[in-house]
Amino acid sequence: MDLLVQLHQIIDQTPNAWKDDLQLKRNEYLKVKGSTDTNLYYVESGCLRVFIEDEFEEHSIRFGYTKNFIAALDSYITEKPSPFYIQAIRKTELKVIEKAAFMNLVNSNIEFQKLWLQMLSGLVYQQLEREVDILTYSPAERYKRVLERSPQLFQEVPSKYIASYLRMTPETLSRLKKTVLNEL
Amino acid sequence: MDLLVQLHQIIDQTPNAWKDDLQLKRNEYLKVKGSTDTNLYYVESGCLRVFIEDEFEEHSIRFGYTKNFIAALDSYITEKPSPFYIQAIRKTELKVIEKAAFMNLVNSNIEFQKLWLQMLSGLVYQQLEREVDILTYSPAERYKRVLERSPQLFQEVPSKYIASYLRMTPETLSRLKKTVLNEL
DNA sequence: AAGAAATCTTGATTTCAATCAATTTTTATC
DNA sequence: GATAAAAATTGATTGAAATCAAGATTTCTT
Repeated sequence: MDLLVQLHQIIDQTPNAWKDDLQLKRNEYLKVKGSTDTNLYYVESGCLRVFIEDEFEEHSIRFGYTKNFIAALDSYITEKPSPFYIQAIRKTELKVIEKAAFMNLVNSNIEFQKLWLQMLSGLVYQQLEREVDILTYSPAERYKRVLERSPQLFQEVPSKYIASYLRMTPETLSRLKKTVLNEL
Repeated sequence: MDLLVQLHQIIDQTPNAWKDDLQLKRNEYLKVKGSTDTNLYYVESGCLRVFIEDEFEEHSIRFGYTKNFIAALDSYITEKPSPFYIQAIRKTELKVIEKAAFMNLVNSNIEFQKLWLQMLSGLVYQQLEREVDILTYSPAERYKRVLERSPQLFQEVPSKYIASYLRMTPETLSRLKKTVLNEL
């Protein structure tokens, strides 16, 4: 069975593990820069984005899709303030579990611990893939790869955020869409 | 005490945990693309680089310094062939532990397990930092950041590999060195 | 449903880093 | 230590994506 489904089930079966339910409106912030957030969020419905801003613009780092977990990973790991924002892309429902509660589960439940180790390894692997993508491929290739691997992205997320995730301007992405279409 | 030191000590104290000692000459390969390698390596002395190649060039992903662990992380995690190379930058001595032996330790020693979880979290955090670096900063800023955070890099690693790690050509890095010097 | 606002697309121009090319410096090898 | 080979630097030119600018389309809001 799917890793995420199993993690979610075990938390569900543990009384008081979920701390909270949250409803976010479109564009509402779950976290802003400078705050410490050691919660882990489960996206019941909707979609979120994690981003960081510099002097000039925003850089989308990761998206939180329905039925997935999302967190401000740096803050979750270090338990310190972090520069990330988390924002709802549209109306979103979340369940919240605190790091402490999550870690209690990890330490008390061998099965859960294995799942958590798998999830962490998976994260490292994903990050490595993303690093290679950003380093190795041209904008056109990055676009094609994400189109293949995460077609849902284009359903759920506005182009401007996708462009930022792919490290290019919306104009460049727009042009790529056209040229890649013509190649088919 | 330092995480890596602790991990190393526990392995050292476990009979037959280390599978092997290896000596690599300058430019010798520890792993080439297409191979599966689920070993974890401890760098006794010397320095290694992990890289991936595309049609045109090589892209340095990570360096293995003295007294650190290094692995072909994707292959280690998936236990499948991976596109990465690992190469000695200069004469290097390694100790080898197999994934199975390492995981036995993780599963039999609570203390070790905690350290491993910490190390995995640390990896996720590092990868995230690197992602932000690559996405957010200009070549000049990327150079300055790595100069601040890993000055040892410039002692241990030839410029051409650093350039590739920083996602720029050796020419660009060379020019940056001069301009950044002039700013001081 | 109408109007406003945001987003996306398309075109023209600019810019920064890559490429190409030559020289100097460093490192390796005999 | 001399010679060869590799790496680093420096300069000139090119090119791909960013920026600037305008219009078209989509989507929010009332």
